[in-house]
Amino acid sequence: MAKTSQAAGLHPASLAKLHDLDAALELMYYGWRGMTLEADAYLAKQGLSRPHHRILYVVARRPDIAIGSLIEILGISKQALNRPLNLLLERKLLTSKRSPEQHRSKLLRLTAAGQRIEQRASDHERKVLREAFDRVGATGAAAWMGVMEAIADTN
Amino acid sequence: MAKTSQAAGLHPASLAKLHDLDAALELMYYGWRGMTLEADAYLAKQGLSRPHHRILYVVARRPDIAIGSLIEILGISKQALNRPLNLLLERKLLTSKRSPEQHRSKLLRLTAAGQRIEQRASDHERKVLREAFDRVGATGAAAWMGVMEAIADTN
DNA sequence: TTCCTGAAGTCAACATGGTTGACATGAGGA
DNA sequence: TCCTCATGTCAACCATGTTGACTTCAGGAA
Repeated sequence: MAKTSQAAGLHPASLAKLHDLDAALELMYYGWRGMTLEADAYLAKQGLSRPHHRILYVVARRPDIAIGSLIEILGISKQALNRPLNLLLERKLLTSKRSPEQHRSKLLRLTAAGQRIEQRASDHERKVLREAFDRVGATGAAAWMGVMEAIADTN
Repeated sequence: MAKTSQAAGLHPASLAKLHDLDAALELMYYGWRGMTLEADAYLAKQGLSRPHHRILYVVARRPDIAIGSLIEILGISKQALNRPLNLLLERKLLTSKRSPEQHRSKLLRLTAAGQRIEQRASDHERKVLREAFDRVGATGAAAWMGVMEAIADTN
């Protein structure tokens, strides 16, 4: 966590704009950073990082999710999932149990501790969004959502 | 580049929303992905990736930048810069020369080939933004910028 | 002039997070 | 019984970042 470099990186006012959309491009970049910075710092204090949070986030919103579905949603390979997932299980932030009937798949759930960490990390991100939305009002927020949906929809 | 996983990852309609801002959180995530997906695919075809593009992007907008300034803007250590930078120099996408008077620092510039790649990669990203802005009109685009500025400004 | 300092740059070792490939295990259906 | 398929694991590899320890060299101080 190079604290010093962040401030420098966040306002590269010195970059010439070669295209009219360069400002938007950079806003996307620094917006992403702005949203995740505090959350990442919090996670690092817990010895976790972004991929762990992604797992916790999804499992929180899909209790009893199977590993296969988790892989699909996260968009990574099962081998890549393996290490962070095992860490979360070891730390007892997640539990895995096999359901009586569907014995083939493990079902994942957050423990209380896992819920707490997921919530706090996500809260850092939501706080940033909330403050930004507060600054621009409801219509601005709605417009933002519209643009982001269009961007996310590209593929 | 796991092409298959992208589609699955992009529309996790199945995730329950635990908080009112969860939708915005996910939009930021998938928006970032949406913007960078094609650009990253293009870069990968060139044997490059995001950090290389970042370097090319900055140098394009700051010809004759010194390495120290580049480090500062990118927010990474000089050692982390070293490998991708050298690759770009080897590939002759960048040139470095020492100025006659300020002999202490190397000045970086894009070659024609470097300019071409920077432009094409950035064009992929700008295309996504442009299409999204077109969908929502000028006021929507302005609102989006406002929100993103507020988010980027957090730190 | 010589010497020292400090910025710039490089090299080595390491951590992390991702990839593929190969394979083991074990439940459940044909 | 046997095959299939989800799960789990191991190994090798790659890319990107980190820190620490150097080298190099311009330019000021002694």
